[in-house]
Amino acid sequence: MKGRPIVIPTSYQEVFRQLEAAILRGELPIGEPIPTEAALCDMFKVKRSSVREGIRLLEQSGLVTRNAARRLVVTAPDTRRSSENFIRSVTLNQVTLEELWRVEIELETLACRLACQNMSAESLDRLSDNIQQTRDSRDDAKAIIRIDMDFHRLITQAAGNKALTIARDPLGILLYASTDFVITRLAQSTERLIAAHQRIFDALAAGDEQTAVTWMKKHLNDFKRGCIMAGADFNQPIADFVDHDTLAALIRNPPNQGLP
Amino acid sequence: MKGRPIVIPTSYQEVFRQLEAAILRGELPIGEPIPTEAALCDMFKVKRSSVREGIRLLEQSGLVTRNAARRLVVTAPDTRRSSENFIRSVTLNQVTLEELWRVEIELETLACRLACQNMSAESLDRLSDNIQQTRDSRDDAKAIIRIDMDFHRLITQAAGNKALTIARDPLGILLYASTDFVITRLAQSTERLIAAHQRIFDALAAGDEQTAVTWMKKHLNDFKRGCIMAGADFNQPIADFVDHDTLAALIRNPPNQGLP
DNA sequence: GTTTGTCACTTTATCTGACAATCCAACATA
DNA sequence: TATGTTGGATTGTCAGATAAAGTGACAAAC
Repeated sequence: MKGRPIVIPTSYQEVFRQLEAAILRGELPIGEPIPTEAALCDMFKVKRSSVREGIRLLEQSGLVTRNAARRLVVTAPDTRRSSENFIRSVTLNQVTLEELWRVEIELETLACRLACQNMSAESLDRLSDNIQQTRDSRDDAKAIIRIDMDFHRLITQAAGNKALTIARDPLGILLYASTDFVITRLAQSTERLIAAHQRIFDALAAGDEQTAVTWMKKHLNDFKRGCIMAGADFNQPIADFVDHDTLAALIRNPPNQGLP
Repeated sequence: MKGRPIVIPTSYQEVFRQLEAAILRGELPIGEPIPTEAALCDMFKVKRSSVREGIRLLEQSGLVTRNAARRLVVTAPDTRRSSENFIRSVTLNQVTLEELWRVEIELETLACRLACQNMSAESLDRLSDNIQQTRDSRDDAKAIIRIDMDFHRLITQAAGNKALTIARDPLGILLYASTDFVITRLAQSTERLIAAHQRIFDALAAGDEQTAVTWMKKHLNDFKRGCIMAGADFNQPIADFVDHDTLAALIRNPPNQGLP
């Protein structure tokens, strides 16, 4: 015979499970505070410590965030949350820059194609702004990296596919964060970067998928070449490039708002 | 001026932060139990309730799992963890089947191409086994869905890109889980499914990227067509297709082992 | 020699009760 | 109107206690 492992959930896990289910079912609507700890004690007939530990699970899962008043309000987990998770997995599973980069290319080219079809005036404006910012920050290497990261995120958003946004955002954050060390080298190719962005923008504005994709690929290849010329080994695990604190800061304070 | 919001972390959040950092730095090695609650109280000079709430955050983040002895041992978060997260985001952000499917195509075709280059004898064996299983289960619609899901996961694993595995797994789970309702309809096209799998397998074995990709796309288009013929509206949010309990079950009990 | 029962020990899960800190909202004051 | 002030609600942390469950070692039984 074949026995499944016996798992007996604890009280706090049950508290979490029930609250999670209620949120996903829409019973506790987004934006509303969850019941107070005392109320939850009543509902579940457990003591406050169990309720609190259950709530901590909710908190970490990103389904609730803190109010000004400390009350926990129901929230749709934003891409930041996925990013944290993705980053942990990637770090501990020794994913290499090459692997990450390979997937990123795929998602970015998809974003280009979709963006060509769905480009809105507003998205165009934002992209245009972004390129202008890049020009203005020509000499600030640190800023360039951030604005570049933003450029790619804007394209993904312009694609108008929420699944793509959720899936790509963590990659973007991680990829760009890990190029911190290579900033100066990349800075030397700022003009190339601006040129590429401009080409991509023009293609997107014209709805020319093929050109947009081609330039996006060129641009990402440039990025890789820049890293390698700066001495980065693309086959090294990402954890070797980026320190935990940098990542943490990036996650807590992302360049622009993702989903929702 | 521009003021950043002031956030004062609580004790239990600090406990979490420090433990997380220690794990990601490799200071607490994977497989080892974390210190006992009493020891952590000593280390951080806080009371046990704070320690426990901090540990709950760790637990939900997937960095520790339970030992037989209840001790929490350090673990690399597996793809299941990302899946939970992704699924929450997708559910609450009203992502549609169409959106999800579009991204899935992209990642699956990438997987095909990479798998062609990296295909190992072992991966081939597993895929071959899988196709045999499909044949054997011809008449069990429920089983087919699961084995199909497994087929795609095996290809992703064969691609040998860990970033791809981490990124695609949640999509796969969600996509296939939401076709639960459509099982019977899909079952009628089992022969097409088997044929497609066989073609893809042959192409992978021969290292023929183009053919593999072509058939993979056909296969995924078939899948979509099947869903639509069964009455699914691809532009509806995923949450409408799949109930939370089904998803939870799938996550807790995935078809085969992902990363790590 | 292997299996089973038992016991001391460790660790976690939950409870009880309490107090301090913080925030809101309403009111009072200038 | 703008700025203190206050009371009540809620959360954060503490202190201490009991129960349940797992570990490991050793003795007894087969």
